[in-house]
Amino acid sequence: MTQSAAAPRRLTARGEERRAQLLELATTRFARDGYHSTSVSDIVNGLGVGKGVFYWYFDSKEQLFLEILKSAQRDLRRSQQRAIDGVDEPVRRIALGVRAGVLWTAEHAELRRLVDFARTEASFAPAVRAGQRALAQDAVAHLEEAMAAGAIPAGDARALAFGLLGVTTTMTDALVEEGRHDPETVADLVVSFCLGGIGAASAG
Amino acid sequence: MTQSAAAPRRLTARGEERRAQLLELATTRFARDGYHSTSVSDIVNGLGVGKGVFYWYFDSKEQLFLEILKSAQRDLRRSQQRAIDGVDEPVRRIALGVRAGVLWTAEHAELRRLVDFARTEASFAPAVRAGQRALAQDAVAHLEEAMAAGAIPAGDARALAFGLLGVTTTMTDALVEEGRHDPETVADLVVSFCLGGIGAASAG
Amino acid sequence: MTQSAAAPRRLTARGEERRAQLLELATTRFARDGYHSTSVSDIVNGLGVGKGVFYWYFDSKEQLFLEILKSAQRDLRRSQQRAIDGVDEPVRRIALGVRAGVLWTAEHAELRRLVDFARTEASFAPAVRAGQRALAQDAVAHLEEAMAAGAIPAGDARALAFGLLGVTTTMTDALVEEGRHDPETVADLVVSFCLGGIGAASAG
Amino acid sequence: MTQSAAAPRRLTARGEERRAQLLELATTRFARDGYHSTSVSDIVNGLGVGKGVFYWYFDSKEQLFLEILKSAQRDLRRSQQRAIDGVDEPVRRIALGVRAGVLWTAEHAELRRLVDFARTEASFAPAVRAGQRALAQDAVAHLEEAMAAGAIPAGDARALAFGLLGVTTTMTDALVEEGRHDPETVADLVVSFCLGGIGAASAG
DNA sequence: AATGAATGAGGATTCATTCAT
DNA sequence: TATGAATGAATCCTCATTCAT
Repeated sequence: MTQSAAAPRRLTARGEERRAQLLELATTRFARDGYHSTSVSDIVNGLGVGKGVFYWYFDSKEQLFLEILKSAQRDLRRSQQRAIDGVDEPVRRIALGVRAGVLWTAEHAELRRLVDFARTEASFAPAVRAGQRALAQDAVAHLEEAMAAGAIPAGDARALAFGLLGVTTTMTDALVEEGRHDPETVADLVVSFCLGGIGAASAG
Repeated sequence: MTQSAAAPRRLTARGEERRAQLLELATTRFARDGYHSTSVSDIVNGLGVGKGVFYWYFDSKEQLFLEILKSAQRDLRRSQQRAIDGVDEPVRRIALGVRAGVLWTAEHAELRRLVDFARTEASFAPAVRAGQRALAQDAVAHLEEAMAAGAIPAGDARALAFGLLGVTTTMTDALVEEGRHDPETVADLVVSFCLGGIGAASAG
Repeated sequence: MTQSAAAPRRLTARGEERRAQLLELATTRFARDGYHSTSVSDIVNGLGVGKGVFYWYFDSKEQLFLEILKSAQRDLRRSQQRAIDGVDEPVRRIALGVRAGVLWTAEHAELRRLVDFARTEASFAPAVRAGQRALAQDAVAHLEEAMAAGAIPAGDARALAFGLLGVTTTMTDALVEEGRHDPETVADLVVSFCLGGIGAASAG
Repeated sequence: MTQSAAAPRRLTARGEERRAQLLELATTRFARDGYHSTSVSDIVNGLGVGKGVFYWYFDSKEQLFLEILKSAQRDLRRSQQRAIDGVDEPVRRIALGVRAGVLWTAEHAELRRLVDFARTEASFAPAVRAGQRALAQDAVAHLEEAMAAGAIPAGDARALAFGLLGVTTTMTDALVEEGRHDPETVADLVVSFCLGGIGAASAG
């Protein structure tokens, strides 16, 4: 009756395009109006297509959201990995990772909004947590390496990792939203805050 | 027909109690299931009362939520102000304020969830931002005083303030949720991270 | 969120009446147009009430159907039990039970239609089978008693019971539908067919 | 645009095969999940072909169902005619016809299910009735011949015919479904029940 | 103050059918 | 012959809110 979740439909070029359009418009709308306030009708109407189109490409509104969510998390993580690729020194990797995080967040404020929302719904929260854990895990690796090398004081790497995540997103959100700082300046601020933080906190 | 918002109904003692029950149950449910997934029916059924009761005490579901939201923000702010009351040194005020923030957040994880959600809905976002600004403003005062006194390097106080907010909430959320640290330990960590952060970042 | 199935709503007199109206109209329409071809809208429109009314009284269209189904089966069974109450001789009980079955079926042709349909949907089939088994079980008791008393030849009582059920419903349906025979005449025919059948078949 | 119903498309060998596949899969699914719960998509997906294929071979889902229905009824009738071919004695023809009916029903439980359903939908009911009448008509001929020959007591042949139909299908359904009897045994039971029935009932 | 009942717009989803390629 | 894409009416159901009692 229902399609098996395991077999994503094979799409033509035109199909891929439609799918991408839907994905993009949905992301925009979800971020602007909220998930619940954006109806499937809003999305298809915004594209000027029939309602069935939505369900040709996605199993449900929920699944679509999950897909956006996961791809956002994946994208952020990738851009951080790209930023630190080939860098040897762990503290520099941390700094570059944080910077990449700030820039990504600044550029994708809408996606940040989505993640915030997702955290508050029972059906999406697990996915958010999984993503956060993955991000934290990356940072933990660098932090532990830095501690082992004596570059920063020993301490609870996992706790620090979550600290990094927090400063990055919240500071970025707040500052960029205010419009008084350009992303690069924000990045500088956040990076030094973070380095100061891990330097001091580990001691605690 | 409808009551003017300015003139809240005068309630008997019993009435106050009912109102408080509704407020409490709604908070719990909103936090557990999400705002949209919690219906007015859920709330009144959970209390075993008729549907009319809800509308006797509140104008609408939205107004109720707003009330919860504002009172949560007010409560956090108050507990921070209480914590620093009478403390002269600005850096200590910052430390105590952050600590109070951590403890409050740890104790009211549900309310944190509500604020996260509120930020993502057009109708609630302004209220959230207002609350955040008020909180940041408090911190800005201490930071500027500390800068003036030379206790910390000069810098963008407002930016730092948002940094403090971010570390506090995110680190607390993540660490308390994990259940590996008790709130006091988390507070120690967060405070030293913050102090390290403002020490280093302002320099930038 | 959803109401617990275990707690049927307490209804006022007016409420009971509404519920009964819905039940009756739904039965009629399901029988006349088929379950799938009758929409919830059809039902509430037929009563001139809003759509929510339906869901105030029933959890779903499916549950409503199930309720009709079970009450129909219960009703038939009761009318058979009433018919044989106090009769000592097992063969007479069989005859009277069959007769009662014919008369009930003749009078409730619509419900018969519903049972036929229910048998063809995965979600309803189990309920139908359960009802049929109960009916058959009643007959089995009389048949075995009759066999023990030597009133009819020994044989597979359960098989015969289903035979009785089959003749009763199908013959009645076909004959009453044709309109050439009144129910009493049909009952005579069916009863003697059945008695002849169990007399002969058991021997096999 | 649409084909005239009278001129079925001329198909290639490959075409015939496709059509047969569709017919078979549809039958299986309709019987297993119900007519309404089986979508055209289900059918074409089950065959791994595109949606257009369905409408190349059939005008509509309804027409397809009707075709299955009629061919089922035709098939049963034929197998009964084959069974009695060349038999002179009318009572033996009846017995053999009933037996053939039992065996066919046992072997095609799915089709039986379809007929049951069809009876409950306004759009299919006439077809079902027509088929039943044809079947009954066959039996009536034998019954009247038997009565004329004095082999069974005179009576309402048409009524008896419907009785035969009823016992056959219902007893078979119930017994075969239970799995306690093989079709041949069931056939013996049903045949003697029927003969007993017509012997006794006609007298009434 | 409180209740059960009612409203009805709105939401997600399904599905028979059509069509361009 | 066949495909993937598209249509859009129709379906079941939810829910904030109102109202008579």
